[in-house]
Amino acid sequence: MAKINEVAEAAGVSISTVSYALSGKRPISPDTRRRIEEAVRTLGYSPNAGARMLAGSRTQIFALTEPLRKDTHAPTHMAFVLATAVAARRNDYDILLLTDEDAKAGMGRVAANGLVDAILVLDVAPDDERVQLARGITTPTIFIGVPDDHEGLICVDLDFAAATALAVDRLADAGHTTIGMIGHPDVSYEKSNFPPRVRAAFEARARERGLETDFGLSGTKRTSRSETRRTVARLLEAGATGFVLHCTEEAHAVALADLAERGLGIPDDISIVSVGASFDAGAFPTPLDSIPLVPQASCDLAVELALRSLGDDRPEPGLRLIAPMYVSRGSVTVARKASESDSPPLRTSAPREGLL
Amino acid sequence: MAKINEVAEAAGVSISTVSYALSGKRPISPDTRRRIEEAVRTLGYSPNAGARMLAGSRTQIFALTEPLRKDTHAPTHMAFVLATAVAARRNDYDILLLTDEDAKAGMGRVAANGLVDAILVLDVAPDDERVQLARGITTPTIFIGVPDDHEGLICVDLDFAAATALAVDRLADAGHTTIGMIGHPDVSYEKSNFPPRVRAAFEARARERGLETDFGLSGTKRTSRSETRRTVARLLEAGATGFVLHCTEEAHAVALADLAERGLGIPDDISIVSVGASFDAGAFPTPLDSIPLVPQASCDLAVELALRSLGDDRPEPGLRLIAPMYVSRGSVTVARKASESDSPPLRTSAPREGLL
DNA sequence: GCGTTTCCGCGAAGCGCTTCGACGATAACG
DNA sequence: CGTTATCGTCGAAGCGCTTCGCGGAAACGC
Repeated sequence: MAKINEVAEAAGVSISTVSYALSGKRPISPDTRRRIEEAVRTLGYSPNAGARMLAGSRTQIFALTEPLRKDTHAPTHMAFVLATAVAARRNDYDILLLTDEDAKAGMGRVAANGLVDAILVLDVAPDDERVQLARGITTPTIFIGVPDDHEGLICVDLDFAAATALAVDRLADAGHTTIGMIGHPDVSYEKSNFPPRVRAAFEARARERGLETDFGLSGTKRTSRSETRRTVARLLEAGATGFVLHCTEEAHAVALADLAERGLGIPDDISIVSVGASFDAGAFPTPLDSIPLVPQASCDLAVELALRSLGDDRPEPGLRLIAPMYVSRGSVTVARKASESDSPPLRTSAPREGLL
Repeated sequence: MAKINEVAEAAGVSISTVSYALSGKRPISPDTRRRIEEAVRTLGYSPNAGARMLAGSRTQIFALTEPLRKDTHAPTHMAFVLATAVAARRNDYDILLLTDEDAKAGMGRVAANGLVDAILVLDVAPDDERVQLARGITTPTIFIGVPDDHEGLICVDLDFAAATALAVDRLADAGHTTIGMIGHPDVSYEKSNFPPRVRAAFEARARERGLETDFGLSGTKRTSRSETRRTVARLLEAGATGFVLHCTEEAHAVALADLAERGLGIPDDISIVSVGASFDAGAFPTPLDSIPLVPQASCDLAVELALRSLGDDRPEPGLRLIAPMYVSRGSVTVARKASESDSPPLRTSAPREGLL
C-alpha cells in the first residue's frame, strides 16, 4: 500500500507530477515519466480508491441492479451479468451488485452517497418499480430491457418485435400458412418484459401476412416437460407446419425430442426458427435457424451509454433497439403442399407430470 | 447531495457533532440528536461514500470473486450470490463483483487499491488459482468452498463428507446392502471442489459399512438425459436398492421419471436420499429425503467471518464445516429381502442422445 | 538580444468525512 | 466549598488523491 508521496520521493518529483504522469492529463517529459513508472513498479503502487473518489469526480463503479427473483431464468441471467461485468472492466469500471430488496432500495442509496457513477438495470419487469426510482435520481441509469412505461428513460435491448417479425416472415416466405409459437412459461409473461413483446409481434405479423397462428406455453412457473409436449401436440393439431420457439433451452430440447419421437423431421415436416435465445441454437442434434439474443450486444451498448452519460455528449433518452440477425442453419424449408403431405401422426402419448 | 456541513448548520452544531451523532461513537444529548436527525431528514443527507472510505478505515464493500465459468451451474450459483449479497447488506456491506478473468486479477487490484474490506471467494476449484493470490495479500479472504490446498486459509462449507456418510448410514441402517450414486456431470469432478469429496466419502463410508457400491455420472459437460438414464440402468443392473443422488435438479427429475417408467416405486423398490442439493428435494412428485446444501448457512457464516476479520477477534485460519441436516420425507425404507423381491424389470429402452 | 511562447514541473487548495484532544459546564465527592 | 469526574460539544488535523494556477527554463521570432 505505497502512497503517491512515496512514489514522488522515489522518482524525485512532486506529487502532482506523479498524478499527471499516471493520468496523462498533462504532458510529462519522457525521462521523468520513465522514472515515475519505475518507482510505481518497484513500490507496487496502486492509487487508493477512496481518495480518488473523493478528489476526482469519478468512482469507477457502476451499480448493477438485479432483483434475482425466484422466476429469474438463471443461465440467461448469468450471461447478462457476465457480459456486463466484462464490458465494464474493459472500460476500467467495477460492478457493484444490488439484489433482492436492495435492487430497488440500493439504487436510491448508491445514488445518494455517490458510490457509483451510473446504474445499469437488469431483469426488467413490465411494471418495474425501478422506473419511478430512476426518474427521481440524477445518477445516469440505463435499462437493459424495456419496461412498459419507458418515457424519458434510456433503454437498450434486442428488437424483439423485429426479430419475431423476421422469423414469421421467413416461415411465410417459405410458404407456411399455419404457424405456431412455443412460448416461455406463463410467469414470464407477467414478470419479464420481453416475452409479451414477442408474443404480440408474432400475432401481429402473422396477421399482416395472412397466416393462421397458434400459441402455447412451455410451463407455468418454470419450464415443464409435460406442458411443453402438450403445446407441441396442440400446435400440430392446429396444423402448424412452422414453429417459432421462444422458450428456454430445456423447452427447445423437449420440443425437438417430441417431434423426433413422432417421426416428424426438421425441416422436412416442420420448419423451426428459434427467437431470442441466449444459448446456442446450433448445438441441438438438429441445428436450428435462430435469431439470437446476444447479451454482449446489449451490455456493451449499455456500458457505452453509461460512459457517455458521464461525459459531454450525453445520450438522449429513448429506446436503443438492436437489429435482429438471422442465423440460417437449415431448419426452415418450403412448406409441402397439403396434397403431398401425409397427415402428421398425432399419436398422443399421455405426458407425465412434473419437471422436465 | 447535501453535505455534512449543511447538516451541521441546519442543526446549529459543529460538523464533528453531526458525525458523532450519526455514528454513535460518542454520547450526544437527546435534544441535539433530535435536531440533527431532523436536519438529516429534511436535507436528505447521505454521507459521501468516497469521503468515508478515505477518512474512516472501512469501505463497507466486500468483493465477491466468481469466475462464472461455462460449466458453472447457474441456478446453484445464483442462490449463493443472492445469499451472500443479502447477508452482506444485513451488515451494511455492498458487494463488488469480480468475474471472468477479473475474478483472479481483480482480487489483486481491489486488495491493492483498498476498494474492499474483505474478499469472498465463490465457485472454488480444487486447484484454484485464487488460493495463491489470497496468501499474497493482506485483505482478509474467505473461501466459500474448500480447495485441495487450503492451508492457512479460512474456508466455509457444508460438511459434504459427513453429509454423504449420513446418507450412506441411513441406507445401511435400513438394510440396503448394495447402493448406488448418481453423480454430477463429469466436468464437475475436475472443476468444482465438492463433488469429488462426496464421491470419496460415499465409497469410504460404504466400505466401512460393508456395502457394495456403484457410481455413475449424470452427464459429461452438463446434465444429459441419456447419460442419467444410462446410469440409472447401470445402478439397477448392479443390484442397487438404495440411491444417493448428488446431481442437478434436472438429473434428479430424469432419474425419478425413469424409475417411475420402469414401474419401480419409491421407497418400496428403491430408497433414495438426495445429498448436497441447493434446490427443494421435497418438490418432486415423490418427495425425497434430503441432506440439503443451504447457501444461506455458508454465506451467513462467511460474511460473519469476514466481519470478524476486520475487528479484534480475528478468526483462526482453518475449515469451518457446517454440520449436515437430514430431512426425512419418506423416500427411504427398509430393504426388501432378496427372497421377497421380484427381480427388478430391467427393460432397457434405447436412450436418445442430446439434452435432457 | 530581448520579448514572447512553449514546455514541464511544483505548490497548495480542496474533495467530505472521521477522530483526537481539548474545553467549558455540570455533577459527584470528601 | 474546593477538587475531581463526567458529559456534551467543538476545532482542527488529517485520510490520499486531483487539479488549478504559477513560474523557471528552454526554444522561438524578428
